[in-house]
Amino acid sequence: MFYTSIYNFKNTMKKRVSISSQIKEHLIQGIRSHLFTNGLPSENQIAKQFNVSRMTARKAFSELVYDGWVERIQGKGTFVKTRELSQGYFKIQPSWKQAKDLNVIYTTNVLELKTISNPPGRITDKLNYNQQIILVRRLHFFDQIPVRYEIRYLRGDLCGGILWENLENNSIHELLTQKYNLPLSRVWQRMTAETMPKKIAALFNEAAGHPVFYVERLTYTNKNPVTYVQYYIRGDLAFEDTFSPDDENSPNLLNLTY
Amino acid sequence: MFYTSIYNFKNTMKKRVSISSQIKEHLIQGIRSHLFTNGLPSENQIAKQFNVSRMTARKAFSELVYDGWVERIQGKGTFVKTRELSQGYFKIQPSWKQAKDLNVIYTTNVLELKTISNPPGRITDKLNYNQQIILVRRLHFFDQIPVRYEIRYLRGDLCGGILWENLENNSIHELLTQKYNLPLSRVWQRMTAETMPKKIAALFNEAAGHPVFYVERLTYTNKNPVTYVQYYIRGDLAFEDTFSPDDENSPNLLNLTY
DNA sequence: CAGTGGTCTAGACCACGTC
DNA sequence: ACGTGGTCTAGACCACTGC
Repeated sequence: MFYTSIYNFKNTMKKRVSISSQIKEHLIQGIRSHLFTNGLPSENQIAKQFNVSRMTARKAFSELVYDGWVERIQGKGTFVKTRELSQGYFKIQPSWKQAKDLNVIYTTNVLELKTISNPPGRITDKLNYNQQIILVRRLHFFDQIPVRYEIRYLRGDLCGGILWENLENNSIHELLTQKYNLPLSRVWQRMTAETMPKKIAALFNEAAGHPVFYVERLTYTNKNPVTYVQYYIRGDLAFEDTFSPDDENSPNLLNLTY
Repeated sequence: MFYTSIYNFKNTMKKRVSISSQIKEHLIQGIRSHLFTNGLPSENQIAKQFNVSRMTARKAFSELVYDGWVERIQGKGTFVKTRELSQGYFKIQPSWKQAKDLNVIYTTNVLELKTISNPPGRITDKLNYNQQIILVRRLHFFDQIPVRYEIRYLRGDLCGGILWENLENNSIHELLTQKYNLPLSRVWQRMTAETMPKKIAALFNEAAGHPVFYVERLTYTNKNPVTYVQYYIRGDLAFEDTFSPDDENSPNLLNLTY
């Protein structure tokens, strides 16, 4: 019964469909239809029902877990995930990537690159370190227009070599993760909308009071903070995104909301 | 050799570690050490090397794929994923959820709820529909302070019943997905930083010129637009997030950047 | 205790890419 | 033809839950 109906249906499409993904679709139907409110059938039940081995049924369940539909509880069963927490994601891309997407020419200007002798307390607190701290100030341009101003502090003990790198043509992210062997393990970040103070506005060739995104980010490797960065991003440089299920880099649609 | 060394190491930790996840860790080490630049060993090779069945080795590979480390190409092999596209995500949560996180009291005020006779062209274009369009204007409060102003247009043909719902105590997202059976299938959204025009500022009890986040979002079910919403969010109501590997709702860390 | 999910085995056949 | 990943089988033992 199952095979014929689903199989015929699926065969009208070009792509060959595996049994496990047919089972997955079947289960999603059930979830959508508000069945399974007391839990999904067990893996063994589904295996028998569709006359497949348990590993095949289990694969369907696993994908439901990865896609965020259900959660498994050992010894109890598999249950529909209720969390409608749901949110819309905005991604802050590196400037060069955003430039590529917008098809504009990307350039960077290093305004300052030096070791700080007496770093302010709020920085040493954030980096949990109060000796050699490196300061980098860069201005990023799209088609010669300044769009992002970056103030970055780095822990000199972890990546002091940054002082001798060319930071106009190299990504700091890539240098840290690859050359300095500092895998990124945690991120804290925060964004507010602000109006430009005079000094910042001057860099952007705008009058004070223009809107900007203000982003702070603290990034860790193995629980050690490595770099703290502040971004001022033109308010009219929009964050724009589309999320659809076919889009492989999309966050899970179940996490989004109307 | 592998067993003893890794096993002893892992045994110092409390959690029991499966063979496949040991293999996974081993492969991650290799990736981090810049081996595998010409591709990972094949699943069969790894299975032999660790004296396990191919399914076990394959499970380790699968998790690397899910975690974004590698990609598999049928007939060719498994390769380290180069895309350093990487970005930081900000999530726009529904107001009630954000209030819960901040531990403040959340209330909503419906300022307007009606069918529009002659909707503006930019709205009908977005919703791809020019007849009965429903307008909802709401103001969301945290501890009696207005924090988010929402202007929403909905397609009356798909969810006309919204007109008779209590929108001060119900989530529009939940109504649409559950009661009106409109599963969310696609999202387009865009955010800029703006300064408040006079009318908006009045709602927030601020002077014009204060910074706000301005968000537009168009949401679809099955390629049909369902609702278009504009949000004005106080600029000082920060978007703040922490991402770490242990955090189950986090986006993949490989998608983040220094 | 029975039933659940978590892991693993030792095979098998298929689709795809390379030579 | 050969090696790769993609799928699947028919078992097995384990850890956990609930009765």
